[in-house]
Amino acid sequence: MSLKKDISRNNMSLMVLSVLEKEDLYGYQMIYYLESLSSGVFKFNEGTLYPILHALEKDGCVTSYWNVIEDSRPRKYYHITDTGIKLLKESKKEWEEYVGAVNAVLCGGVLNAYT
Amino acid sequence: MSLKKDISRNNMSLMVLSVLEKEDLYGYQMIYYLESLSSGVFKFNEGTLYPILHALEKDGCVTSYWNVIEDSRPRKYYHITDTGIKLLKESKKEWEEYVGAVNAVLCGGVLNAYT
DNA sequence: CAGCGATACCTAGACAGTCTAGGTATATCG
DNA sequence: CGATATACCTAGACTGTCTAGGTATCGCTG
Repeated sequence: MSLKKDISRNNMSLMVLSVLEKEDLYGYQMIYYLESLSSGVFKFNEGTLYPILHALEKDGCVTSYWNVIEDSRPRKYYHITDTGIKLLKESKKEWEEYVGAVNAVLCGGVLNAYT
Repeated sequence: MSLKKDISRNNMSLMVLSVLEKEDLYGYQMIYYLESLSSGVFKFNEGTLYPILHALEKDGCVTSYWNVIEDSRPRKYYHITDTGIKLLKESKKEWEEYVGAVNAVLCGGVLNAYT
């Protein structure tokens, strides 16, 4: 394949950043939101999400903080950084370019002679 | 992630079947077409394409035949089967569903309260 | 108040699709 | 004749996601 950076294989990060752009969320909540926003098409599981959050944090795209409310389980909230917002914008653009390209192939105009 | 069958990670097959729907092609030609149709966004390489073609053949989605023209290199053409056309249709539908879901997340409406 | 299910976090290892980097062989052009 | 482009192929690496496990707390029910 080889887009500059294959967006089709990096979609979870994109979607995670996208929901975090609106508000700080904790892991379990993101899973719920992503499933809800996609009308149940996506069914993310924790084993996928947490490593991604940790990677995003390591890359400086998000920061995290524990929100401890008494009489409640502590929750680890994630907050998107400027770096993360920048990455999100770039990724969105790449996603659109990618979708456009796939659709161009699928709808496929006339094939120019090759040989 | 987990769509029924994660289309985002199976796009090459989809696109290969798509170009084959129009006419029989040989491997090298597909690479050219896919790059051309996508306006250069995709840059498939042979190492990816050939295994996919072999897999599609094994699954009965395409058949192949050598086209030997004198004074020319023999070329292995691929022809899409009814099974392949059926798979293509299903995959296209899944692709559309997938794109719709990602876009829904990216454009993201209001998040319903969770907690 | 003991037990259990839901919530909430985490990780190691498996799996699958793609890429890298190699290989072979023939046609064409300088 | 040698170099380059065409045309096919494969083994092994890489990477993103999934599976399947783990821990701990909260709230409900018997």
